[in-house]
Amino acid sequence: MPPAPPAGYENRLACGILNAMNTLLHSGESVKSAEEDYLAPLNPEQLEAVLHSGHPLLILAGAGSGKTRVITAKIAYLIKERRIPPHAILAVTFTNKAAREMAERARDLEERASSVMIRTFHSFGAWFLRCNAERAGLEPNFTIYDEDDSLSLLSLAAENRERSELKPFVRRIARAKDYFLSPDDPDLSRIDYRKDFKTLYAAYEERLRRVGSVDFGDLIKRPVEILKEQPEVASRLRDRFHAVLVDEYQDANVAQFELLRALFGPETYLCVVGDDDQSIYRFRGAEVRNILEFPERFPGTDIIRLERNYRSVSPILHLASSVVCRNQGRLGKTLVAQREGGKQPVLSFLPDQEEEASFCARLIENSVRQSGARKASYADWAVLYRTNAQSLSFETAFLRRRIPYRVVGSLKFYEREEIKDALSLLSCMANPKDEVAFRRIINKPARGVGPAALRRIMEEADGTDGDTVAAAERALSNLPPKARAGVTVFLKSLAASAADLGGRRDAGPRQSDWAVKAGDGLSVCVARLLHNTGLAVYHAANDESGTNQRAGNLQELANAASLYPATFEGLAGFLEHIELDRSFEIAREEEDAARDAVTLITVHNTKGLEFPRVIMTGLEQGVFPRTDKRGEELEEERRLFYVGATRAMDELYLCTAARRRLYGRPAFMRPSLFLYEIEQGRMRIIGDRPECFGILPPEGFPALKDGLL
DNA sequence: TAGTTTTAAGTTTTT
DNA sequence: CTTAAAACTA
Repeated sequence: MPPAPPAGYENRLACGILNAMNTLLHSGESVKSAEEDYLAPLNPEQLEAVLHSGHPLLILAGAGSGKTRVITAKIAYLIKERRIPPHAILAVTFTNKAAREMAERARDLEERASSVMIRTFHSFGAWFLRCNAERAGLEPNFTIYDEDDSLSLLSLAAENRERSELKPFVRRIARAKDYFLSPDDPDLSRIDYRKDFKTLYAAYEERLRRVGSVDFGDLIKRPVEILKEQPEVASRLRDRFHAVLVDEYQDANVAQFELLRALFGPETYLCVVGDDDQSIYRFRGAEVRNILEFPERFPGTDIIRLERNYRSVSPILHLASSVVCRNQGRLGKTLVAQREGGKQPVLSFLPDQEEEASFCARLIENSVRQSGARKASYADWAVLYRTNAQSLSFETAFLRRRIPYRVVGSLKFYEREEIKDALSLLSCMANPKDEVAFRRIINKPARGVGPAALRRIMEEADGTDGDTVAAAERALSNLPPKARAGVTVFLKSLAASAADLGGRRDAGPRQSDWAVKAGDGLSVCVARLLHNTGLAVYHAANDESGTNQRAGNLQELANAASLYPATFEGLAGFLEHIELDRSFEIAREEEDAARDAVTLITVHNTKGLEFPRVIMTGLEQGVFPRTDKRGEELEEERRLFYVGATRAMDELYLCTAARRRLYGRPAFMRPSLFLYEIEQGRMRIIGDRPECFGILPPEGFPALKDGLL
């Protein structure tokens, strides 16, 4: 579901009126209880966290300790009791899903919370950059590059190198930005000491500026740069936000920490919530030290621990804790299960991944067929795996047995060729300097524009400030007839759509019969562009499955645009949302969400979720934990295991296979190190014991001499 | 230049 | 095994 466009003025007006009414209604002592209702369900620590004020606050919230409840209650409290204007509150999350959930739950407690700025770090950065585009040297309608676009851009900047060779560099550039390191920073060697890297990074940056785009890292790094260099901007922002709340703080990287620091002024109330045991994004630059050292970085910090777990029955919590407590670098919490009793977790040894899948299928099927209190619904179940590729065997097994399922996150709607093409087309409109988008789309469908013709256009672009669209127009006379005709059609389509958007760019006359109907917003314009450029027909013809999937996907994309106004700003907003919210799903979602179905999901994606019954699969050395990871990286895998296990409320199952097809070929597997780390007696083992497979625990495992499991 | 065939490569996790 | 890039032919 595409997120709704920003709230309008009338919302704020309505809130103001409600606010006044509330004050009138609740002026007497007798109605006090109604006002404090939202505080009633809180335990003493949670309440303390909600009522806290003054110094910066670090809330160490264990898994299932009611973290979101505390944040949302705090938002309500700040508005109701502390009289902080809703628009002066900023709440930052890491995922769009978390942001949506927080917004929804906060609104349930306090209507005025709908005016609170609740965004992901990246979306906040994008908002800031659009407001301060000139200061950043950007057009307000800049485009946002994903990793793939960045790779294309880097291969333009280093044309003598192959894409595959550049791929690791793109990753490291992103990493450098996570650590707030510029090409000329002496600390850059911490990412990669080779001078190649510095050169490529610098070339990439220059090119990125020229095409008027930003990448994900820039959405954080560049705002921080502006705030550091221009104190008046920083102080204006500090004036605006009186309270800043951060969720999942353990996942913040260095640049995001810097952003927080820039937002933090003497009057700012800062509250971060996190759990060092759930830090699982180190590979993306997350710094556990951010949370470990928070009190030193923000002197006077108060710390509140939430250690009551309301989610899992105690055997599950004990199992999870017994593994994660092996980590060295942790603050150390003792989670106390509030739910006594419950079933013991089950470990199952399976011969291969097919058996693993059918084991899960049987398990689920049996539970659903049960009668009485133990009967489960499909939706109670989640199957967790380490990598998206593992979902396949479950999908086939579930399909065969008619078990309804839903795969979370791997849909990658936006990564489909036809969608990327359409987005490139739109990017060309929003930002004609976007060379990556232009190159992708100029010869699709085939317009007779080959390397030679493209080079001519790009030579022109050097003289037009990088404006590829204008360059194409100027190069027309220099192109061979076929290319000239093709490019002309392309340019006309763009111009016509630009006219739809208010015709800011030199467009032809606006045709009244094509005028955009008010209710349809951008979508008519998008649909027409896809049609006029021939992209829709091209993909309909190229649809291998023959089911018109691609045409349908393009239609869905156009439909999704209807929420946005038919203006250039609307277009930029639409593109931004698609680029930042990868969970963008096809409109069947409502129907889909209501369906009773098993959830197939990566462990990373489960953060913040909970399920009555959870199966963790693929618990083998090399898969989970992944390659032979050591030290910090192994600790992160361990935390990942912890996150997965603590998603379970009532029942937890663990699966490990002896054989697995890896990269096409079958491989013999050994059980995951983590299975050996589980405290003895914390689970029931079914299926063949590992010794039947002649499998030994991972090398150097200390418990070896104490006997297996 | 377009489209097809061959060959190679490479597979975490996500904003 | 799947996907992507490179080479080749029409």
